[in-house]
Amino acid sequence: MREELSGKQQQIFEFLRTFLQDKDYPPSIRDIQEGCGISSTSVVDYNLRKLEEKGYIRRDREVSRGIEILGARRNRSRIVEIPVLGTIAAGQPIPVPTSDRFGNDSDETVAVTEDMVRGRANVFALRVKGTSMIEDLIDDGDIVFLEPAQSATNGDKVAVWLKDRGEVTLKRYYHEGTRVRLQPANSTMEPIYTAPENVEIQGRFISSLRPSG
Amino acid sequence: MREELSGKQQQIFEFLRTFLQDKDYPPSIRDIQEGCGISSTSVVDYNLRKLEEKGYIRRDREVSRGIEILGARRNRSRIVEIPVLGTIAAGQPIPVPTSDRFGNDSDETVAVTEDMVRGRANVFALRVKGTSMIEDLIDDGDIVFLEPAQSATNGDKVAVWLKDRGEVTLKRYYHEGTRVRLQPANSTMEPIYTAPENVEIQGRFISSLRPSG
DNA sequence: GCGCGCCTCGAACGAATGTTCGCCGCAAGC
DNA sequence: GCTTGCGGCGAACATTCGTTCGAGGCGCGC
Repeated sequence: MREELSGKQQQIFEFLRTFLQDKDYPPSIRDIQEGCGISSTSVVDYNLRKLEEKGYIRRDREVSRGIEILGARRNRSRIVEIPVLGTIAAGQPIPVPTSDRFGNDSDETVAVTEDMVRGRANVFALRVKGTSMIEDLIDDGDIVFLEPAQSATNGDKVAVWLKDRGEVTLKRYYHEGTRVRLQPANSTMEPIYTAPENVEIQGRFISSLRPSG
Repeated sequence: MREELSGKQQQIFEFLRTFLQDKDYPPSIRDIQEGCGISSTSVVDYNLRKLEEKGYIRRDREVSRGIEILGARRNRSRIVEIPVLGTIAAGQPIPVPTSDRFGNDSDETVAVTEDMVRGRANVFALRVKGTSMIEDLIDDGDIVFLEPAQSATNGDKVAVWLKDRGEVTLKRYYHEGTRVRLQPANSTMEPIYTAPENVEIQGRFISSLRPSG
């Protein structure tokens, strides 16, 4: 349990939060002073120290505006931006994640909490077209998160590139003897059987997200 | 289309982004200088001006560290924090959204892009227990977003409070003559029939999210 | 009353930070 | 060869910002 805050401390903390929300940088002490109608910077400093003692914020000395809000919200769930590289299961090849190229603003991103992609690196996202994975709770229009992978174990949901068809699709993967079965999670659809040489795994399914319509 | 960036400008812009990601405040000009291995602050300033001209960032003069990244990522999808108020369909009553009480760190939040809850106000979230809505692609452990509502039209997915049982559950709602049918989206489960007076609608389903395991 | 802790005040100081200015190198165009 | 424009350099300079310090108010226990 965290210690109680005095009225002024609560006010300052609240101001901090809304300021951070609006602008994209923290307020200076004098910003806080004005914003909270306090008559001296030292009062702000004093209460900021209190807030730091009590574990509500972290201050970076020798850095102006070096205030971070600790609190549940920011620690428990950091935000990561995942590039949405295209659409899957509609027949087009997907471009590979172009490492770090930026300034290319044609690519969209979605922001999600870190726990959607916990621990993984280079996660990317694709928009799903079609209902072939409906029984795995992946619907048309959903966004799926994938991590780059070259291999899969049986039952994994993977994005695979079918060389002969020149297309990418999201399916469950089963290696069965000399062939590979790509199993849709939709009882009205038939699996695809093909040779292992014909499939190239692009990524492994992590999680999905359904934007509200 | 945005103007091209020189190598140095791209480097600075990239540095800006990663810095913002790590810390919660923007870098100073001297931070950028060091981080990019530039030998003079004026070079940084020069290129920052270029970046601003070209529409990549916005600078707040008379404010140190007053740099905001414009760009697709931040504009297209703002981030909102949704309080997770509890669990649904496990029998407990849910607490109502306690407006703005803060400093109460027992409540968890999830951060999602604005488009998960587009336009709605006072959205809250609940963790789903059970698979009664599996055919609507809502699984055990999912988080559902709801907006406060007192009424529903037939077929809506709503969180309802059953007065006689003293519990809250997530179901599809059908008003049928003198009774209400609460229909699970799971063919192995039976609907609940009850009197309209016995149900109190708590919220209307907006969207769901499945945290990665 | 007196001391003590908690908080506030106002002013100053010094560090951190943003901005300006003169100078230089280089490549393109004349 | 000369000019012009783009980038870069380093050193001031000006401002913003964080911190400190002495002083004082207020409530509480003695």
